[in-house]
Amino acid sequence: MPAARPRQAPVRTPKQGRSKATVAAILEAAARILAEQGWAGFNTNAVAARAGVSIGSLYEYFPDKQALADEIANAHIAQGEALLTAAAVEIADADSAGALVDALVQGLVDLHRDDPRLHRVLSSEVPLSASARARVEALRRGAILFLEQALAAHVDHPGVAAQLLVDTADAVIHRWFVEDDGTLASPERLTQELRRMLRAYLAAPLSSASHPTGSA
Amino acid sequence: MPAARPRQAPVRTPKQGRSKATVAAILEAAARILAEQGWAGFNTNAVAARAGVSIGSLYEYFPDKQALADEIANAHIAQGEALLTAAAVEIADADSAGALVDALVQGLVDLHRDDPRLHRVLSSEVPLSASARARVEALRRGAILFLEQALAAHVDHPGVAAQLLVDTADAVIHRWFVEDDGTLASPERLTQELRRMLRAYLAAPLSSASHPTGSA
Amino acid sequence: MPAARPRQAPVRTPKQGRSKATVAAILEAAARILAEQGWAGFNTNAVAARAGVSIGSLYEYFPDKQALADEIANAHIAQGEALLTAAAVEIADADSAGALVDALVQGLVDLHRDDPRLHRVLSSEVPLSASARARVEALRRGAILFLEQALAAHVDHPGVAAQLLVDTADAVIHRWFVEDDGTLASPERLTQELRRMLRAYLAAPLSSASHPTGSA
Amino acid sequence: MPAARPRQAPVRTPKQGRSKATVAAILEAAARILAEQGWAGFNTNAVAARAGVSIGSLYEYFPDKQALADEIANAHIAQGEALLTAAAVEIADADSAGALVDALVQGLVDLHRDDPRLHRVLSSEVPLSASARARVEALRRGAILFLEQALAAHVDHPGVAAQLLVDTADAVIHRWFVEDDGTLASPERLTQELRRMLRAYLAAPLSSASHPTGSA
DNA sequence: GATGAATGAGCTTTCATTCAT
DNA sequence: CATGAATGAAAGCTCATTCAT
Repeated sequence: MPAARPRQAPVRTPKQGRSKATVAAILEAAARILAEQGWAGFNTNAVAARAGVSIGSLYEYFPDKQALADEIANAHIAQGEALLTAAAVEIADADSAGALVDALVQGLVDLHRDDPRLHRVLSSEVPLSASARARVEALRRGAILFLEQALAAHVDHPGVAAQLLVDTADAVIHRWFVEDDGTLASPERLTQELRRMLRAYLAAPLSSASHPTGSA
Repeated sequence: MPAARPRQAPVRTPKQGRSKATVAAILEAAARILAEQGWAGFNTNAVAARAGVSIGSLYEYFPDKQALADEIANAHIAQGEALLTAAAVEIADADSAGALVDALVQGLVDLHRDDPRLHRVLSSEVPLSASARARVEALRRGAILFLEQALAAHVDHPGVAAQLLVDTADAVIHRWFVEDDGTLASPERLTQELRRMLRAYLAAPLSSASHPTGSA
Repeated sequence: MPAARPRQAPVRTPKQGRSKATVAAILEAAARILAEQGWAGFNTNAVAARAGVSIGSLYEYFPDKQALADEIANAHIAQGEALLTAAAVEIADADSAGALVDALVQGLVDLHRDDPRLHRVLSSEVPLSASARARVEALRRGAILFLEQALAAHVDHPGVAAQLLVDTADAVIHRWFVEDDGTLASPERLTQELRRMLRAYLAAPLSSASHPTGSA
Repeated sequence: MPAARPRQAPVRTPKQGRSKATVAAILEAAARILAEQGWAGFNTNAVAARAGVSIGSLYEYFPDKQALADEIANAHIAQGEALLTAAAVEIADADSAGALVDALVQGLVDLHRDDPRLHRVLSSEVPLSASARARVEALRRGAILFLEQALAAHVDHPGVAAQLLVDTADAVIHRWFVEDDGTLASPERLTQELRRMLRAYLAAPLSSASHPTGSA
């Protein structure tokens, strides 16, 4: 990363149609390269070339490489927000703990099925900006808080339960659908079993269970 | 005229005390830099400088940057293998599903508590060698297969159950202890609840539940 | 994180005047350094500096150091091909063995008089690419085969005679004009005597001479 | 080529048997590497390793890499001197121009048959010291002057003839036996023809031939 | 004398970024 | 606004040479 870093403000917000198309082409090319080659293969010259745009134009719209990555991350996060918002409607409508689990799991599966390669790269390789990280975290918290409301009627300590449900479903679905170590049981079969587990948890009576030695 | 050319025999294996200390210093510095700055900040000059060693010495013992990363990954994986082997003894001795879950969860917590920053970088940023990846995958499979045996007495389809348990516990513990988004419920509280969930799952009667719409 | 990684598309072919001048400056500087300092002193930083160009520009047009050397070698070989093609016309027109010898010798002298220092370095120090080597060899064979036709009318075994003539003239002229040990007889005087020798050979009756002990 | 260059004088001349053996091992290894990998693969660490000697010991006997190369060159040149001295006896005994040519050619063939790979590397890739170059040149001049005496009885301008004979025979034999482009006529067949040519030259009447257009 | 660990100047190559046109 | 040639800091790696043991 050579030459100065005054960070003026070239980020001309695209207003005309032509600019919009250029920006879109750049973002598309950048997302494709990120998904296919990972962060290591992500370089501005390659992005510009793939977008069919000069490197100068790229810098006309993005002040630096990081800004480009941030924009892609933001767009991806926005999609996640939309999907989870949709799932929230389902969850709010759920008339049973089972339906609620199904809606949650389905929402997260949808979330991870959209461009899993890009998802993987964004979630592990790309150095996200603080604001992007905050936005992801806010989404998670929103989901947890929302679920907490829905769980209030079903369990005793809905806050912890909500976090357990969201984190568990998200983490394992991420692993099965995005990391894809392949082999062993199929993601679909595992997802089905995941739902069983989450339902069993919600249905379980309050154990006196902080004692690790307690029996099931 | 440096650079290129096949090579004749790098990686001089440390024979005497002095070299051993050098190698140790290099590995230590490399692990620290990896943990603190991530893969992006991991460069051979920085490692050598931090180890208080010349760049030439580094290349005396490691043929290239990747080999250095590999060695650190391998050492880390070896620790993981040791910890899980110890947990396996506990699991084998478990006289109930609850005890089994406790042993599994505890083993994974121990695994993730050891140098979590390095763990995070190794598991997401560092491009692991094929053999390191294979070794991690083998460890996971070993754990699943081993747990499958232990579960045979308790559940119906122990293979899927074993994978669900291992992947779930590993994924959420990784998130809580390593990713550390902070706030909300504490890792300890969540881990306790995780155990409750896993026990509930193992105790649950066989639902006729392959139908996602089925209620709990 | 430089070094390594497949590459996407170096060697931007010069499209505009500016780049053409840059490429020319690089090639010129490279040839000069090669001629003056030999392969040992030929490094990309020195070439770029001498060309008055940044190191980055050099790599904009040449994927690596070897490609730069190859280009110089190819240009030099192309000149050689042109000169020998011209000599071939003379040879074809020759109405006597003497005229033929004169044309051959003159062609080779011309060939070695063009930038003899560069010629020397290219022919002995530079590790030529396989294709460059093949091209040189093809040129030599072409010359021999062509001369074989021309000699068919004058000698008994024109194939061997042609190779002897071409290799002899080339080797000694190379030594006198390129290696330039200086002193003793002058290249010009020697070349004259060389012509005498080649003519005498072509005029010589077929000796029963496969016996090394035969007297002249 | 890093670190200083005070050039003290560590060249401890080997006196004891052990040292002699060490020096011999180093020279042998160095010559082998030079012959097999060329100057590019010739590095002091590799030489020491191949000689089964520590790098420190190598520098005990040779002040630097160049000195090592010089010693090998000198040994090789000494062999050449011996072979040509032997040939000189034959030449002095020759009772005809033909016998003389045969002795000259045979001497040069012998010279080039001894370790041709090393010969090639020494004569083209290795940057010889000025003294080594002078020694080679002296050998050539000696050969020419000696031959001049022998030719005085046979030709008109023995100086030029001697140089033509020596340079021609040396250059083409070098090409055929050392450069070995392979294919076409065999070195042996060509050598036979070479003798024919040299004899024809010596037998040729004095042409009025400084005029290139003169016929044979 | 011997050893071999250590050194670091120097070389190749990459890629984010600038700016003249 | 667009272009793309040019830049150069930075990183990977080599190998001749030194010197403490």
